[in-house]
Amino acid sequence: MPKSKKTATRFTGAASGRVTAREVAARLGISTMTVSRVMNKRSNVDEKTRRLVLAAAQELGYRPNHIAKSLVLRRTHTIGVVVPEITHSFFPEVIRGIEEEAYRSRYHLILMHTAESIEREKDAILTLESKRVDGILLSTAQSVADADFYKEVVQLGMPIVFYDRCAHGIGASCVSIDDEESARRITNHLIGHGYDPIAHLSGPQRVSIGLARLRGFKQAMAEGGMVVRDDLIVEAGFHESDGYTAMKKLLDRPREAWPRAVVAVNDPAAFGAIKAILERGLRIPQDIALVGFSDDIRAALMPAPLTTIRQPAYEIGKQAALKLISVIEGKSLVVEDIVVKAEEVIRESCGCVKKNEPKVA
Amino acid sequence: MPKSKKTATRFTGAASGRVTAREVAARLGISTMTVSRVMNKRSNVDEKTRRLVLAAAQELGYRPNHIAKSLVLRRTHTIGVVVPEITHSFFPEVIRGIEEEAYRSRYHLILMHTAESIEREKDAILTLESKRVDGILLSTAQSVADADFYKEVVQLGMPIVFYDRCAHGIGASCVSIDDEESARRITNHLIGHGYDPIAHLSGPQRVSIGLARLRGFKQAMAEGGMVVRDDLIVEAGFHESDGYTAMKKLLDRPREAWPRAVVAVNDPAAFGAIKAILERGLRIPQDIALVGFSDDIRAALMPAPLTTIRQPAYEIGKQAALKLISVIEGKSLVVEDIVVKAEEVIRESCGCVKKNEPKVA
DNA sequence: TTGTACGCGTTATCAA
DNA sequence: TTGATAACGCGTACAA
Repeated sequence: MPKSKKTATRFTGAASGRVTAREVAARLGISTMTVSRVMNKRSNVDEKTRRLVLAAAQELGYRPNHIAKSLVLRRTHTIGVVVPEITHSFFPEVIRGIEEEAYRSRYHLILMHTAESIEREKDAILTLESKRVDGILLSTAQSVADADFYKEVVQLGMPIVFYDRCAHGIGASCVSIDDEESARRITNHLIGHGYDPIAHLSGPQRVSIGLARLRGFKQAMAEGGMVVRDDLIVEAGFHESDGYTAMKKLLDRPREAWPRAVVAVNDPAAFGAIKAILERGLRIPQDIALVGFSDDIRAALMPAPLTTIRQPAYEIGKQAALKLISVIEGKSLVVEDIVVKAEEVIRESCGCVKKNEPKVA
Repeated sequence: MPKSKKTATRFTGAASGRVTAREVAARLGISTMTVSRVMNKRSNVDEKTRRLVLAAAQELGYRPNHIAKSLVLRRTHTIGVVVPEITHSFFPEVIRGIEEEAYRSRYHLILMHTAESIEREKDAILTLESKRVDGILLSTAQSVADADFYKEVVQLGMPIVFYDRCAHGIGASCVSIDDEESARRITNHLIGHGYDPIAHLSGPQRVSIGLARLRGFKQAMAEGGMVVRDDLIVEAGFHESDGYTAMKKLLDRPREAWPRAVVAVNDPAAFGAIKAILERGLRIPQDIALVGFSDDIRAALMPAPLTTIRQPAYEIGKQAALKLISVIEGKSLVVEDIVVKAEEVIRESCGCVKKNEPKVA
C-alpha cells in the first residue's frame, strides 16, 4: 500500500445512517470495486466472492447510493412529469400510462403539479433541470404565455415531450389526440341531426386544445353550411363552474337567441352546462342537445347521459413515455406529433339514440 | 446587456452538455466557492461580484446540480410517495394534498405506483432508499403480508409515514380517518331505521381498512342488539366488480335469506352492488337499502344517490406530508396515529331522506 | 479476477 | 470577502 490513509473511515453507520460500499468491502477485506461489480451484476466476479458480497450487503442493509451513481454516470434514470391539474380524472390515467411504461424501462418519476400556474410551471422545469432528470413530460398550464421558455429548455439539450396540451414549433414532440378532427366529428353529429343554431362553450384560447377544438367546431359548421355566429361562441374554461357560468350567460338571453344544441369544450364544462339547463327546467336533449369531450368517469351517469369523445388517457401517457425514453436513449431523433385516436361515445344527451340503456356501466 | 439568443456555450468538455459552477467561475476568473455562495444566497459575498455571477450564470444557462449537492449534503429534499392505485379518485386527491404541503416546504415528490402489488411495493421502497429520499409516504398494497419489511425500513432510519392503509406497531406514524368509528356510525344509521337483517360486503381482511370497517360494522350491530350473521358478511374487495360479484352471491340465495340493507366497504363496491340489485329489478332503498364509504365522485350521481362516508382525501395527504416533513426535520419525534375526521353524507340510498335533491352537485 | 487512481459537481472548513 | 482543499459514494480505465 503506497499511500497513507487519509480517510478517517467510519466503521459504524455514522452520520447519514447509511451503509456504503466501502463498509461492505471492509467487512470482507476486499475493494469497493468488487462490491460495485457485484451490485451491478457484472460477470467478471468470482461466484464465491459474489455470494459473500451479497450476503454482507444484505446483512448490513446496504442500499447502493443512486445519487453518487447518477453523479458519475450523468444519468438519473428519472423522468420529470409535469401535470397541470391532478384532480381532473384524465391526468391520473395519463400518469398511470406513463408509469407503466417507465416501470417497464426502469425509469422513475418525479411528479410536479403546477395547478395551472405558469409560475409554478417554470419553477418546476428549473427544478427538474437541477435534479438532472433524463427527460421531461409536460402538459402546459392554461396560463401559458411564451413558448420561448420551452425553447430554451430544448436548446439546453433537455429531452422533452409534450402531452395533451402542447407547445408546437419549438423542436419538441407532442402526443395528443386529434382535437380538431374529433371536435369536428362530434359537431357534425349535431349538425347531422338538424339542430340549429349550435353554440360552442370554448376553452381558453391560450391553450392548444382550446384553440384546436374551436377550429374543429368551426370547420364542421362551415362544411355543414351553417353560420358560425360569434355570439354563440362563449369562451368558458375547463371547469364545471366555467361551463355553468357560460351556459347561464347564454340562457339569460331572450329565448329566441338560445342555441338548439351545444358543444362543450370538455366534460366538466358540459356538466356545468347541464346543471344550468336543468335549473331552468329545460330538458336534454328535447330542448337543448349537448355534447362534451373527454368521457369523464361521470359522463354516463348524468341525468342525460353525455355524448362525448373518449380520450385514451392511458394510451397518451404510454405513448408519451415511450417517445421520451427513446429520445433519451438516442433511439429516436425525429421530432413528431403523435396522434392517438379518440372515439365518439354516443349517449342520450345529443338525442341521437332513443333506447334507454341502464345507467350503471 | 440584452439577452443573447444562443445561450449555453460549453467551454470545457462537459459531455453531459451541462454548464457547471466551474465554468461560471472560469468565465469571471473567480473560484467555484464564490459561485456556490451566490447561488445559495449567502450574505458574505460582495454585491458587485454577486451580480456578476448571476449575470454569467444566466447567460451560460447554469443550473446548479442538485445531484452533486445532495451527495455532499446528504439531503435530497425529496419525498417518496407510494400509491397503490392511482386511478381510484381518492388517491389523486391525497397526492394533491401531499404536493401542496411539499411545495410549501420546498420538497419534491418521487411517485411510485404499486398497482396493488406487494412485489412492486418492495421494489419501490428499495428504489426510494437508493434514491436517498428524505422520507417516504406509503399506503400499503392490498396484498400486504409481512410488516417485517416495513420494520426494516424504519430500523434503517428512513422516516416513513403511512396514510390511509397503515401498518401499525412498527414505530411509524399513520394518518387516516377513523375507519372503525365511521363504519360504526354509518351502520348505526341503517339499524336506526329498522332494517333487519343487514349484510356487509367487506374488504380484504389483510388490509387495515378492510379489517377496521368490519370491526365497526360488528360493533354497531352488537350495540344495536342485532345478530351478526356470518353468512351475511361476504368478503368482497375494493373494486366495482368485487361488489357486483358479492352482491350477486347474496341475491342468488332464496329470497328469505336476502338482507334488507347492505353496508359496502367502499363506494366502488357499492356501485357494483347497485348494479347487481337493479339488474334483479329491485329498488333502492325500498327493497334493499345501501350505504358506501369514501364519497366517490360518482356517488351522488347513482340512480339511487349513495349515502356514504366522505373521506377528506386532500386533508389526509396534507397531514401526512406535514407529519413526515416535521419528522425529517427533527421537529417531531413522537410516533402517532393522526385521525382525520370523516363525515357522513346522507343521500337517498339508505332511505333516510325523502326529498329529491337535484342530482347534479 | 481483483485492485488503484481519479473524477463526477458540489459544499464545509479553514486559511488568507 | 474570497480561495484552496478535501470530502460525499460511486464507476471508468487502467494495472496487477
